[in-house]
Amino acid sequence: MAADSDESESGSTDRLGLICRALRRAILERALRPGDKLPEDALGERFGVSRTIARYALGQLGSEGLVELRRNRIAVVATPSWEEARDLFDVRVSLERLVVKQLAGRLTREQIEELEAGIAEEREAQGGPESASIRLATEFHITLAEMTGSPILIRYVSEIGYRCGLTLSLFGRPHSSECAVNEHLEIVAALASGDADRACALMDHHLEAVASRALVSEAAKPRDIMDVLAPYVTDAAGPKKRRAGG
Amino acid sequence: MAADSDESESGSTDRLGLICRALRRAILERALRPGDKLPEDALGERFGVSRTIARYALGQLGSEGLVELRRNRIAVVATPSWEEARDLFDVRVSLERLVVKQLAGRLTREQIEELEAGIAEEREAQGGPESASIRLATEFHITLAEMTGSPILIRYVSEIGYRCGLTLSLFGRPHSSECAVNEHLEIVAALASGDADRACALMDHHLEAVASRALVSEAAKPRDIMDVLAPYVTDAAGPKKRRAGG
DNA sequence: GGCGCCAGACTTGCATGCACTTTTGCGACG
DNA sequence: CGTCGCAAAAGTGCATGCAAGTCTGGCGCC
Repeated sequence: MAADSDESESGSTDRLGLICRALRRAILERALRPGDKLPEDALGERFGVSRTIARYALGQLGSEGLVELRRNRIAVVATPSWEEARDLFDVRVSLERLVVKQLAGRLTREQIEELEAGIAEEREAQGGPESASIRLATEFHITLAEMTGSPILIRYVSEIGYRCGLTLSLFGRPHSSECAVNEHLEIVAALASGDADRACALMDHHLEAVASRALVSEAAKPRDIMDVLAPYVTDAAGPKKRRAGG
Repeated sequence: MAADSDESESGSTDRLGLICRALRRAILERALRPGDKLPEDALGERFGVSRTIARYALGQLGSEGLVELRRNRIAVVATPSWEEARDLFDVRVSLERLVVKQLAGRLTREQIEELEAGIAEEREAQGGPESASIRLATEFHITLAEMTGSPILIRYVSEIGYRCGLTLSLFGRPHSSECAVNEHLEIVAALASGDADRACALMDHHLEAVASRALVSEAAKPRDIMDVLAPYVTDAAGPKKRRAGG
C-alpha cells in the first residue's frame, strides 16, 4: 500500500500516526466539534503517551488545517470560515478532476469491486447517524485518490476531504445523502467504462452538489461567536469589545 | 497579512518557522542536496536550539515532502523519483491554473508592480548562479498564489513550488532561464489585461515548458543508487543483494 | 453595583536525560 | 583473502522537568 514509507506518520509501533488518525476521524465524525479544546496533557493521557507525542500530532493536524494552533494557547478544532470552505471546494474540484482523468479506463476489476463495496456500505449507513455518512463519503473520495498511486494527489485529496467533511458538519443542513451515494455509483460506472469526459463531468457535478449542500448560505454559520451575537447587541451592552475573536 | 496566524509556523520568537524557512531555502538553492543527512543534533546546534525543535522542523519538512523521514534513521533531503516529479507537475498545472483564473483582471497596480519587480530581479540573477534563478522563479509563482488570498492555494502552490524546484535542481539541465523570465512577464501582462483565458494558456505553456526542461529524460537521474549500478552488474558480483535501497 | 487588577492554577515552550535502534569499525573464523 | 559477528559509537524515540505565558476567580476601588 502507498502508506508505508510515504509520510512522516507510519511505522511499526507508530503511536503518532495512530493518534493523528484517531483525531482526524473524531473530527470528521463530529465527536470533536469546531472550537473544542485539545490540551496536550489530556490528549497524551488519553492515548497513553507523553505531551511530546501529543504535541507532535497536533502539529501535523495543524499543518493539515484541522486544528488551530496559536502560540501559548490551547489547540482547538478548526472552525473553517465560509470563504475558506469555498476555496477548499474550488481546489477540490480541480484535484479530483485529475483523479478521475487518471483513473478512467484503468481500474482493475478488483478496484471496482472495492469501490462498489464501499458504496454499499455508504448505502447501509444512510439510516444511521449523519457522521457515519460523512465519513464514508469522504473515504470514497480518498480511496479513489489512492488508486491513482500518486502520493501528492493522495495527500491533497485526503487533506481536503477531511477539511470538507469538517465544513460539511459545520455548515451543512441535515441532507439526505441518497443522491450522493448514487452519484458515487455513477462515477464508478463511468470510470469503469473508460469514459473520462463523462466521469469528469459527473465528478464536477457531484462536488458542486455537495458544495451547494454544504454551503447553503453564507450566513448559515458565521465563524465567530461574536458574529452570532451581533444581531442581539442592538440595545444590550454596547460598544464594549473584550476580544476580537475567541 | 496572510502569513501570521495561518499555519503552525509563525509567531514572534518563532525559531521553528525560522528553521523551516532556512532549510527550505537551503534545499531549494541546492546548498543541501538530495540525500544529504540532517541529524537532529547538528541542526539544533547549528540553529542554537535543542533537538526537540529541530525534530519538529524536520517533521514539518517531512510532511511537505522535502525531507525523507524514516524511523530510527537520520533524516535526509528528499530525492524525488521521476514519477513523483511528473505527478507534481501535473498537480501544479491544475493548481496554478486556478491561481491565474482567480487573479485575472483583479490585480491592483501595486501588485503588478511587485510582480514586475520580482521579474526584474530574476533577470538580474540570470548571469549568476543557477540556484538563485530557481529560487526567484519559485518565489514568483508563490507570490502569485499569495495574491489570491486563498490559504489552501498558497500552501499547496508553495509546497509544490519548493518540491518542483528541488526536482529541477536534480533532473534539470543547466537551462538558460531567459525564456522563463519572459514567460513570467507575459503572464503578468495577461493577468493585468484581464484576459483570463490567455493567462491560463500562458501559464499552462510555461509550466509545461518548465516541466519538459526539468524532466528531460526519464533516465536522467534514477532514484536509487542501486538502479544506477544496475547496468554494471552483468558480470560483477552477481545475485548478492545486500539491501533493497540505500 | 460595575469595573479593573492581581494572584493562583493551568497550559504551553523547550531543554535535557535515558533507553533503544542503527551503524560502523575491528577482530576472529572459514 | 573474504565473510561473518560483535561491541562501541552515534543517533533517534520519548518522557519528564522547569521556566514562561495565559486564563480564571476573587478582591479592592470607583
